[in-house]
Order: sequence, then structure tokens, then C-alpha cells
Amino acid sequence: MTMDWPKDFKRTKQRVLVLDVLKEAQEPVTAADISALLEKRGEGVWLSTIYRVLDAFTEAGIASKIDGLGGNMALYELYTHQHRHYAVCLRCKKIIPMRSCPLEHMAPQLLDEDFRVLGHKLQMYGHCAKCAK
Amino acid sequence: MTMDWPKDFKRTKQRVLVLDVLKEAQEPVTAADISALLEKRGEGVWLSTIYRVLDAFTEAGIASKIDGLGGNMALYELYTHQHRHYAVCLRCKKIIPMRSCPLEHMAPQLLDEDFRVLGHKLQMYGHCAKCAK
DNA sequence: CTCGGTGCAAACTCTTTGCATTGAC
DNA sequence: GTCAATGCAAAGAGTTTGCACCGAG
Repeated sequence: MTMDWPKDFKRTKQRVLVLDVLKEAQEPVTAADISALLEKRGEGVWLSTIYRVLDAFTEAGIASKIDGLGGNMALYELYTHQHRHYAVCLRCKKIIPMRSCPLEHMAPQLLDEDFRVLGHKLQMYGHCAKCAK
Repeated sequence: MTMDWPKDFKRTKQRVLVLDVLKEAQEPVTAADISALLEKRGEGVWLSTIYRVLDAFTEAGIASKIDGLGGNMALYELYTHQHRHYAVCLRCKKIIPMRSCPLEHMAPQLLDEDFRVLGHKLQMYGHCAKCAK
């Protein structure tokens, strides 16, 4: 709420609501999660709007989109200005953040041809302690 | 064609055709790519069948599925028995394989909690030499 | 006042599912 | 002959788009 708001970025009720949810979330959330949470608070915001808001946030550099993680729904989280990667439990779908990013500094050396690396995504999958038993 | 065929795995015309496409492909392909290629050869195979064949291959350990790469379509490639990761050009969608996998040996150390790592996915994105200009 | 943002419905795309028929073993 | 695999159609899921109205600047 007291977060920097990008200039030329309209501050609407819906955008503030979505941003609040992202700020309170302890882990990446889906558009549907956000919708359900706001619904519960009596603040209905349409899914299409949520998608548009998330797109806008992503483009504005406020949030980042993570997809390809187990499920088929895209996840979003506030952009932390540091890489963040996750492991997912294939059974209970629990999401565990990695403590660091192994290719923070070595990314470009992994490619044979010239390539301007703008970012990367990394996911691990397997079984969490509880589900491995 | 002379590849080992998993036992208890029915060798149908469609499966052989899809396998051929995967073997000839220089990079991961989508189900739609396979469909189009076979169509061009006059060997129509339904998309639903292709998906089922790819699923079967994946389950049998012949192929592996890659999703979350740029586009919204899942990619498939023959399973090479070694990790393979890719960088995608955000402009021309070109796919460049990484020369090695940086977390081959360090994966489990990246998590704070106990987790049985079964696999991981890694993608880089940015601009290729041609598109960076 | 103006123009971008939103509610809502409908479209779209990729993928999955159901069912009768076919074909591999 | 048996049962799994396929052709085909139709449903699903997640996401996007179109358009009239609303509301922030």
C-alpha cells in the first residue's frame, strides 16, 4: 500500500487489491488463487481483470510470472530483484523455495553460441519429506 | 526403427511414425509439429493419438516432455539419458541447447528441507545473436 | 473531459476424454 | 480372440479478447 507505484500506472482499486494479495502471499499464487482470496473478502474481481493486472505488473517489473511448474496454471509472485526458484512435490504439490540460484553467475557459459541472457527459470521436482515415506 | 522397443509396448504404425519424427528432429517438437510433419508425408495421425503416443513414450522413458518454455505448447524430445536444457530467443523463438547441466550434482544442496529430488527443469531466455542486434 | 481500466461474455488454444472400431500380439 | 491403441468428436481448462461502461488523473 505504501509501495512505490510506477509512474504512468493507474492506481485502481483492483490493482491495489491484487498487489495486496501478492504481498501477503508466502508463496507464488495463481490467478485463480487471487480470485478466490478476494472473493472470500467480499471483493470480487473478475478473472480476466486479474490476468490483465498480473500482466501489467509483470510488464512493469513489479511481479514475475512462473510457469511450467507441475500444474498447468501460471504462478505469480512479487518480483524480489533476486532470482527465486522452487522445488515442487509431485505428490502433495508443496512448493519449496531454493536457498540460492546456482546459475546466477555462470549462465552465459552454458551456451555455445552468442546469446544475451535476460533471465532463466529453474524448477526441481520430486517428493517432500512427508511424501517420500 | 532399429531402436529397442520396450517390452509390453505395442508397436503400432502411429507409434513408429511419431518415433521417427522425434529421431529426425534436431530440437524438441510440439505435438502440432509432429502432426504437421506427418500430414506433409501423407501419414495423417490424429492429434489426440499423438498426445497419447507422446504420453506413452514419456511414461516408458523413451521421450521427455518439456513445458514452460516461452510458448504455451509442450515440447517433446527423445530422452537422451542425460539432462538437456535449453535457452529460447524471445524474439525468433530459436531454441539453443545448453552444453551442460549446472546442477547435475548440486541439486539437493539448494534446498533447506529434506526433499528427494527426482528431476529438474532449467530454461534460459533472452536474445540470440541475430536478434540481439 | 479523456482515455485507459474493468465487468462481463464469449472466443481461443492446447490438451484430454469418451466411445465405437481397428489391429497387434 | 482379446484387449489395448486409434480415429474422431466433443468436452475441459486456463487464458485471452471484444466491447460498452466506469472512474482515475
